[in-house]
Amino acid sequence: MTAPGPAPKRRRVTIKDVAAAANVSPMTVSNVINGRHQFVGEATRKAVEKEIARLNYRVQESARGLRTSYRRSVGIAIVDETQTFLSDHFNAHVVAGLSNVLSRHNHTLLVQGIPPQQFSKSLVIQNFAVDGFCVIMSGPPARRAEIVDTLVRLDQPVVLIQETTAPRAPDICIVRQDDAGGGRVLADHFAARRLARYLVIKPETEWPAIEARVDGFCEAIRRLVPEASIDIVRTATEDFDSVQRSVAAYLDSHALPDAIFGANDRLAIGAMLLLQAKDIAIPGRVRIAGFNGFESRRYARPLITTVMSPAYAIGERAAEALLERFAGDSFRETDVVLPVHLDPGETT
Amino acid sequence: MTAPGPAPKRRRVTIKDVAAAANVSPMTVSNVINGRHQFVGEATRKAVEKEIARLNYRVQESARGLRTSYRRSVGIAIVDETQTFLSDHFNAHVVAGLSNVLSRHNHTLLVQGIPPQQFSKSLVIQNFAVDGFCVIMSGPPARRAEIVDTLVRLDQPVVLIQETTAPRAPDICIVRQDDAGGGRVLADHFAARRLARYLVIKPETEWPAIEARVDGFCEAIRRLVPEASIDIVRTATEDFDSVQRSVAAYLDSHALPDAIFGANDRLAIGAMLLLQAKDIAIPGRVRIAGFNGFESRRYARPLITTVMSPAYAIGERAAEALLERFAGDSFRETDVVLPVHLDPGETT
DNA sequence: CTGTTAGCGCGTTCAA
DNA sequence: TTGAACGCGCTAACAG
Repeated sequence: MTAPGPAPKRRRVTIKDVAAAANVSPMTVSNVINGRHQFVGEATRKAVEKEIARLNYRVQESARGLRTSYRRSVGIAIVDETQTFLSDHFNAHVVAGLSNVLSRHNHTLLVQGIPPQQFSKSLVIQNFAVDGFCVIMSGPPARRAEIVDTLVRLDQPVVLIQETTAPRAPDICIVRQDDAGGGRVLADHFAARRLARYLVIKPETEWPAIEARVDGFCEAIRRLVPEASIDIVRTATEDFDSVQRSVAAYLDSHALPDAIFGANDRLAIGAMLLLQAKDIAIPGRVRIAGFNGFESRRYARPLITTVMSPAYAIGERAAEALLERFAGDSFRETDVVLPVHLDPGETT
Repeated sequence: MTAPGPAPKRRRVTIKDVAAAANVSPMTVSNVINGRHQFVGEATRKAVEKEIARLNYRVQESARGLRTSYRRSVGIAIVDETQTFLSDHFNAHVVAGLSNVLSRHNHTLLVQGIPPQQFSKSLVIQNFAVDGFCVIMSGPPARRAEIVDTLVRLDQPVVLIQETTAPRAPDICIVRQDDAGGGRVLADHFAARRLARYLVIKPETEWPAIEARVDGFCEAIRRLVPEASIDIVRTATEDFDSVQRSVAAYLDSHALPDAIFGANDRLAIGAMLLLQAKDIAIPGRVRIAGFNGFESRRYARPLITTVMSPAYAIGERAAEALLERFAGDSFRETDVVLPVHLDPGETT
């Protein structure tokens, strides 16, 4: 019979326990764990590994982190108004890319979604728990500048996703896609069809990446089709209701355009569904193209022409940049631009 | 001119530095940080807080974690064949719900996607860095059982998402949605329309949640429409090509069913797009319903009837369960089932 | 190749 | 209400 009373508080297995069990010093166990095989004999190594497995030993990251002042971890802060900050496929792909590369290099990823106003008070920022940050910002330029200020004050490596204006700050790296180039590719695609009247749909709130693709598009159209007209419609939010209200209002006072460029697929598809509901043939009467090319695009018919975003690769590159930075003492590149490519659908 | 040589390695500011600057002991700073206001005078508290802000002090989580043996963090392991483990909206919503509740309680979330074979060798599992786990499993029952074994051996609190078979293990809690009930609600919906010939589409690989909704559906149909026939088609993967091949093969040798139930929206929409391409009117000739109700469903027309998944709430509940578990010494509930509800669309 | 010593930054315990 | 001493588990630096 065991004595009554509260269950004994199990102590976790430590490096010392393993050392005792294997009849070696803790240091040797540490050497085995960290793959310093040069310092450990084959036989002792086997013995230690056996004890590690038998005792179910796991490295205590806090102790290791305290000692080495390196936590092998990255935090990703996703600045987003909405609580479902990962429903955006762009964010989801970036996180997946980051996470996978980090895992492969035995680093962990801390994920936190943060409303813009609370950025500086958020946990990942306030406490010291990671070795570097990856940040997906949003909101108007002033808000984004505040965020960058907060980040600079942390004095840790930071990768900014999809920023265009390079902040003049040390230890910051930008990883983004070639949005302007994507806009130009689409302009080429439309211009080859000799279309003259264009409508661009973009969100009210100013996103640097979206500005870039719209600017790239407009400049190229003006260059390629000098006689073209380009109207721009802004939508309050990106949901279908909002898009459709804005486009419907536009159509009330303007003739049907020849082509519509939605600054992302959701905007483009929102417009397409509206036109289809009005029995306007696509691409017969109006051509439509979007931007991003994530999976949900395939749900709408006809398949929309789009520019494919390398979001997953952006996450991978961000992770690689941070890992390199940790290994050295500065980012090797500070502005990484990934190519995009046109994926023609059935709407142009 | 500064002397040449490597930049001096900046030491991070510690609790001691703050204490010195504020002319108090480190203990007092610690009391301020941890909100033990009973032990600190109003004036000293202000002074300390001022120095914390001025010096940009941040708590070193590894030191605190080492001392308290509590890291204030949860790991989510998403077992998935694909590298883009967050493109599934279900996963994305669960992660967001988890993350937000944890943040609100000053806890962090480590995210890792893991291919089924590598589960036990993954970083979050191998190393000791979190206080508990949330796991979204996948794969056949045998593989899932292995994963549960691995988890049990960790001797840490675990929340399993969307499992149906309660593992007889301590310190495990299941959080899931009422899939069987969702299947029944859809059956009611169809049965009220006096439909007799049903086709169910489900993936080849056995997912407990999907089995539950299909079983719930079939049982209810058999009860409500005794003369009904139910055929089942399995698809190798969930992408449109695969779904459409399977359904097309079925239609080659069978008459058109009255109604189709896709075990999730993607399967249902894949089938719908195939029928539409064959000029079969929906819902005129065939009624269709899916399951989940995430955003991309809105891209397909007509809007599909579906059962809404409370995925975000599942993440929230998982976080709450873990936080409660950390505060006490066992899970309060070990099988949490969240309700689902029908969202009628235009396809039934 | 293996062992010893010391200390990373914090919070607990106890004394003042 | 504040301060001093100690140790959490690990690894860098060095000695053997």
